[in-house]
This record gives sequence, structure tokens and C-alpha cells, in this order.
Amino acid sequence: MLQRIYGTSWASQKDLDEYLKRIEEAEKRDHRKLGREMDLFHFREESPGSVFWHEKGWKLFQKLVTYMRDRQNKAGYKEVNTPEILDRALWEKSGHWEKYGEHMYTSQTPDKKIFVIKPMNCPGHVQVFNQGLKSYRDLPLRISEFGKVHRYEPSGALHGLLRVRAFTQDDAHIFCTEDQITEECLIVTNLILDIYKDLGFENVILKYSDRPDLRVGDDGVWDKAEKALLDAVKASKLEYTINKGEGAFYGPKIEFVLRDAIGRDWQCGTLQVDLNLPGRLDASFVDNDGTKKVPVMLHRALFGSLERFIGILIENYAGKFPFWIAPLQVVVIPISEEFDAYAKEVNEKINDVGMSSEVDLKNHNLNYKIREHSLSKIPLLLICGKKEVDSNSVTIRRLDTNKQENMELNLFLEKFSALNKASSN
RNA sequence: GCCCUUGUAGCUCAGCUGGUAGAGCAAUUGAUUUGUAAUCAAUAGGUCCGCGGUUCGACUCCGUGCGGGGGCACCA
Repeated sequence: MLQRIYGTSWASQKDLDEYLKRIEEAEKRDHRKLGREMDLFHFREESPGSVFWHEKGWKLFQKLVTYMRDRQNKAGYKEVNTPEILDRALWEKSGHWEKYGEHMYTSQTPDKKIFVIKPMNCPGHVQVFNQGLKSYRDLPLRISEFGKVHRYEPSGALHGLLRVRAFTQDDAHIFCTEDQITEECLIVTNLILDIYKDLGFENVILKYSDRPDLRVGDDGVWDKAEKALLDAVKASKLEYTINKGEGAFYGPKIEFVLRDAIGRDWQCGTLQVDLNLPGRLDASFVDNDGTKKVPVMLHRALFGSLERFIGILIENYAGKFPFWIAPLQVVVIPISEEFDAYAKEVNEKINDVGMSSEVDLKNHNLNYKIREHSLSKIPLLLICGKKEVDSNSVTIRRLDTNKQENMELNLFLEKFSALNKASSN
């Protein structure tokens, strides 16, 4: 019988203590624990690897989608929506059925047809591209979708929000000419890094994978595609690794990797050049010489999986989100029943200007409420008592400080609604 | 999927060698009306993950299924 033994060893008690402390800190940041404590989401046996989003978690999710949609609109993407289930025949034609069929969910209709519950959005996007005759003047054409995909991942691979069986991709496919690959790759890379910065990630690890032995497409185009991607990687000036020969059979790729609380790496964003699928699914455009050509397709996802990204985001901030993405930003606390009416009025005004606020009218004292809402990581607590009512103001207590700051209510509304968006906007 | 491990109240956990469960917090109700991190009291809350087996008797022992955790493999 073979027995595997794990262990760690340390030069001194001090090193060991530091190690244990680090583990303890990491456990506090664990998104599964915080997800429960902060009432963001849960999982159930009935659907392993699929998220039940609660109100606050879903609000966070929606905020990220809204933010991304805005960034993508500004970057020239056309948002579409494609079917959740598509005939198996399409997946056979694309080549996915043969390679990943084992990991696909399928659904049989009463008339005995087999439909695949989509594990990716690309075949759907090619169908949209194929509608109508496309000219070289239409390129680059950037088609995006917040597409929910299902993949039957091995049970042992599941891990909270970081590895699930149903997830939402901020997916897009850029149809372009070979000459446009370089510029488009640079634009995508810059967009990803800019967005990650807005969300507090400065240390992104890039992994670049080039041509494998078994591949499609001619070497001239591979040369172009690889150079374009590598240039994009270099331009980022970030740490990167080269995984020789580990690209997809259809093209080279970059992975944008973020790290969780205990140091595990997770691929979030990705950028891949595809020299195969457009041809297999009959995509074409009329070039300036009047001939039909097959476009190159770039697959890209910025967050990658919304679910995974949120998991990492929770761990990165230890649940203490920046004001603009916190799902519940403000809790208004009256000192006693006497001030309930004022607190309600304050709460309403805050919600009216687009922040999310709740008022805590429960029968508990101030100390108790401050403790509760601090533990649930609400960025701002507004205390309302006699002083505030008399001066039409609020007393602000920010998360993780015990300083108090009194502010006239209208000034508060003005100041904080201005802070209610990402720094780059 | 594989190896190891684990499953008791909403949460965190007790429950000795088998005799059908208990605490703290949360919840509910009442009292208190509180000025910056836990006011007091009462009440309620459980198919001990599911299914089989052993036994007079199973939360406890055995088998099996499902889920969780850590690793491995996988990750379009």
C-alpha cells in the first residue's frame, strides 16, 4: 500500500508562527466563507458547481456586468445574445464534440433530437457573423455576449466560485483580417489591464503559449499570430512565462492569471488567435480585391468567468470592496426610535441618488449595530441622532476606522454619489 | 474521475466504550430607547446527509450513494 505524507518544515519557531499566521489570514479571506457570512451566494447538493446568487451577490455581479458593458461599448463591441442550446450537429461541425463531448451537457427533446447546452459562445457568434455578406470594411467586427455556459467539469475539480460547472463569460469574438491581428491584440491587452487596475489588480501574471506540434493553419499565419500576441505581452511590461508548444491546435494564446488568497493561480482573462473555427463554420468576407476570404477570429474574455472573477475579487479585498462595487454601500442607523423617521428619510435620499442603502430600525443599541454592520463589511455607516436631525446632517463612520465625521446631508449625497463609479470612468 | 479526509440547529462546534441529542452566537417574543465593535430575559429551533446492514437498541459500528475540504489529473 502506498501512503502519501505531506509536511512542511521551518528553520525556526518564528518562521513557523509566521506561516501559521499567513494560513489563518488566508482562511479569513476565503471567498466561500465570506460568501456565506456576507450573504452573497450559496451552493447546494442538487446542483454541484452551480451558484445560487443571493440578492447582494447578484447586485455585485450586476455591477460588474454594467461596468464591463460600458467599457466594451466604449471599445466598439456589439453586444448580442445567442441560444443556450444548439443542435449537436453544430458542435460536431465545429470540432468541439469530438474533443470535449465528454464534458458537455446535452438535452434530448421529445422528438429525439440532441441539443448541446452551450459550453462556449463561439459557434453562436460565428452564426451571427455569417448573417449577411460581410465586407473587409466591416472588419474588425467585435461581437460580445454575457453568455452563460455549462461544462461538466470533473467532480474533483470543483472549487467554490473559482471552478464551477455553470458560469457567465464576458465573452467576445473579434473577426478581423490577418493584418489586423497585431493591433487588435494590443487593444485587448490594454483593455484587460486597465480594467483589472480599476478592480484593484496591479499584479497580473501573463502566460503565453505558442504553436503545438499538432496544429492547423499554415506557418506564415502562425508567425504573424504569435508575434502579435507576444508583442502584446511585452507591451504590458508585466511578468510573463512562455509555455512552449502549449497553444491550442487552432492558434496561440495568452492567459491573464490572478492569484487567490492562498497563492493559487487562476486563469481569468484570455486572448486567443483562432485560425481554424471561422473556416470550419463557413465564415467569410469579401476582401478589397473582390475575392472571398476567411477571417481570423480572436477569442477574448476579460473577467473570464464572472463567477471566478468575483471569487478572486472577494479574496483580494477580503470582502471589503471599494465603495463603488460594494453591493450594500450604506447602512443608516438611528440612535433610538425617536430618530427612525429621519433615518428613513436619509436612507431614501441616498437610494434616490443611485447608491444602495438600508436603514437599520432593529431594537438593538448603537454598539451592537456598529459591530454587526462592520462585521458584514458595509463601507459606510451613517449615524442619526438629535445632533444630526437638528443640523440636517449625518455622522459618517467608515469601515475599519473609529473616526467620526459629520457632514451636511446634501453635501454627503453629492460627494458620495460622485465616488460611486470606477476610477477610470 | 483518482487518493486522503469530512458531513450533528441558520453559523461555529460538544456528544466517553452503542441506550433516539446539547452549548454559544444568530432567529422570534417581551422589557430596555440606547452617541460609535456584543443590554437583559424568555421562547422556538434537529429524518444527527440519503439508503441498506449488524444489534433488543445506531448520531455512534459496517457497506454503499451523494455533498464538502486538501491534493493529483483535467480546464474549449
